[in-house]
Amino acid sequence: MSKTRKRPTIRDLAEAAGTSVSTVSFVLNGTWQKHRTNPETAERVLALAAELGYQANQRARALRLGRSSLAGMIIPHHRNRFFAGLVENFESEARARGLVPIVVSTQRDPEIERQVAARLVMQDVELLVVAGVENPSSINRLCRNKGVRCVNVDLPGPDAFSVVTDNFGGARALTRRLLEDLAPDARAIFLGGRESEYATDLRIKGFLAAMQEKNLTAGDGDIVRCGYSPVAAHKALSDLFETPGNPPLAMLINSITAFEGFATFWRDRPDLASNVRVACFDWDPFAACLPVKTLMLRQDVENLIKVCFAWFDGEEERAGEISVVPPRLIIDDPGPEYD
Amino acid sequence: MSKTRKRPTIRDLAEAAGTSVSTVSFVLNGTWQKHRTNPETAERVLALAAELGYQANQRARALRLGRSSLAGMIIPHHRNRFFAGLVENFESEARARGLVPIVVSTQRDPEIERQVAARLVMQDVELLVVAGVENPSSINRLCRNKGVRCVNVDLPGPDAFSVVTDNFGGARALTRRLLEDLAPDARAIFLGGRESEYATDLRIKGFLAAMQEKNLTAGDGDIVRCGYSPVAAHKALSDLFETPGNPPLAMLINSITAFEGFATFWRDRPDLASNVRVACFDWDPFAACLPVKTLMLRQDVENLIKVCFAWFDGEEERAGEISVVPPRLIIDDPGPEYD
DNA sequence: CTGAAAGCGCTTACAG
DNA sequence: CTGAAAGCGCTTACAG
Repeated sequence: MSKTRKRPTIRDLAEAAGTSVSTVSFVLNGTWQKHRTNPETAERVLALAAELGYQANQRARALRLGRSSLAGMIIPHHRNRFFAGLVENFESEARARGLVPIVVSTQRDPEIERQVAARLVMQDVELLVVAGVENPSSINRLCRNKGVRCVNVDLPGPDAFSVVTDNFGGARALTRRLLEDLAPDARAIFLGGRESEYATDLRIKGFLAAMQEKNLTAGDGDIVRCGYSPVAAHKALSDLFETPGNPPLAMLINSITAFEGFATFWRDRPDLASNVRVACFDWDPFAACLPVKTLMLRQDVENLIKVCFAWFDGEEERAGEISVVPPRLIIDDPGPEYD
Repeated sequence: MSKTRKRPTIRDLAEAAGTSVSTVSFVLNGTWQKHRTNPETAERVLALAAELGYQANQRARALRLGRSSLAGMIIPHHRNRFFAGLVENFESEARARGLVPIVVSTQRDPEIERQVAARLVMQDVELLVVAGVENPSSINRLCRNKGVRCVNVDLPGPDAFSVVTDNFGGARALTRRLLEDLAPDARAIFLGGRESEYATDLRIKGFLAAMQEKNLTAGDGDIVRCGYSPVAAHKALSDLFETPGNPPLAMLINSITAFEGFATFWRDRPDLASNVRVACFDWDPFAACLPVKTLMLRQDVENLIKVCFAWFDGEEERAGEISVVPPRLIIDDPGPEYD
């Protein structure tokens, strides 16, 4: 068992086939017809390549050709269906173009974001999709300096093309449904997200717009930007519901992670949480099974990624432009069939 | 705005610094002391590198050095916490070693598995972690031929080192708890997984061992290998509970995706499903919030990956060896704090 | 202390 | 129709 026997190179093939490196290269790249190579030679080379299990060294090829065949993606983490969906679609689109997908997560740590972006750029990825980072602009600019094509998902900036979910429209549609049969003076709140965040800001605007339509106004403390963590959301809910007074009867929850906080709160205090109507700007199959009236929204990950690659396939820069993709409301969707 | 200006090379640096390519290389690699380079020169080079934003071309470096700085991982998909956890730990261990992580999913499609493995090998990944494929051996052998170090997760084979969860022990522990207060003649079933699958087989053995301890036996139709899809599990449950006779009072569910089928069944037919006790060989935060008495098990993704890298760091082959990592039972675990 | 040179494995313009 | 040669951007043994 010759362990780790050295891989055959193009030179080995040439020697074995009794021809030149150039000719082998032509054959392997399918350009031999153009070079009027003897078909017999071509056949011999191909057979030998198969026999020896020849695989071209991608780094040598990339070095010579000046491209890497790598496509990078940056996400905060893998723990929810939104990012999982983005990743899976990214992978398949990249593969369809002969690119190897490299997906890295940052845990929303700006330091890791920086480091990871630099590393992907060092690898000369031919495309970088950026989703859910602190500040896309610094990454966008890094890419521009190094000649890497970069696109932002759901987080626009002036320095790159961006594709976003219709956050305003989605939140408004969710809120409309949420308020449909509610008493006219019922309290409704918005929960989750951080200060001055693009998507959150728009979702709040959509929430308020739908409130407006019903002549409702959001009071102090009705917009609860408690962050994304389940624990923080749980705590915010404890505060809201355990304080005597006017508990909310409806809420729009800003993300599936914040919704997780609601789920644990509901489990712990069904007495307090069972009467509230809930809508969530995201979808999860288990969350959809909780016995609380929950309206969910599924971002259209497939189209989000499709638009990224359409931009990539076209050669235009379009920095600062934003392409908006509508999300879908989930009422009782069984979800796709999979393993 | 000079778009895509060519990146500076080591030669550019050498010219700008008025020194040779060799010296620049020494300086950049921190080996200049060893070569007794003039400290002033070193400083000049470093300053220039920073100023020009020099980044070494990783492909050239890799070609010369014969290594890629890439670490690959193959998983079926990203849609549950088990794989998400494996991925996140893989990424951070890889990063800690200066490797760029490349994670690709296959949707459990053998054709994609083959293609993806071949591509990673072509990229000369220095390590390949294989989790949840149809047949690891063909990938293991491919890697061995090409000199790529390859390790299997939860799916052992004779052709590589493997690290697995204690499937037998975990299933037995879950089943023991499941049966604790159950009537002596109650029916308990096992749900999910496929025929002749390593992990499933062991979990069934664990299930049966715990049954044995209580002098219970599993009858025909009590081991339901309906696959992993939520829809299939849902259907299997319909058949089980809607058939008149002896509905199960307890079940061990083989994976979180099959559990998803239980969740939807429970939502649709709470009358039938609410009395059953459930344990699941996997964990999900929302699933843990369902108002059904559910006992969950969390595989120790952190240690699973740690063992992979420990093997990688050591240089031994250890083909065919199996390292067993115990899982943890989740009774009421809030999970880690995160965004 | 410094630099010229070989070579990693490819691709392709160029000369025959 | 075929092959020798240059060159992609690095690293490092070697000669001075």
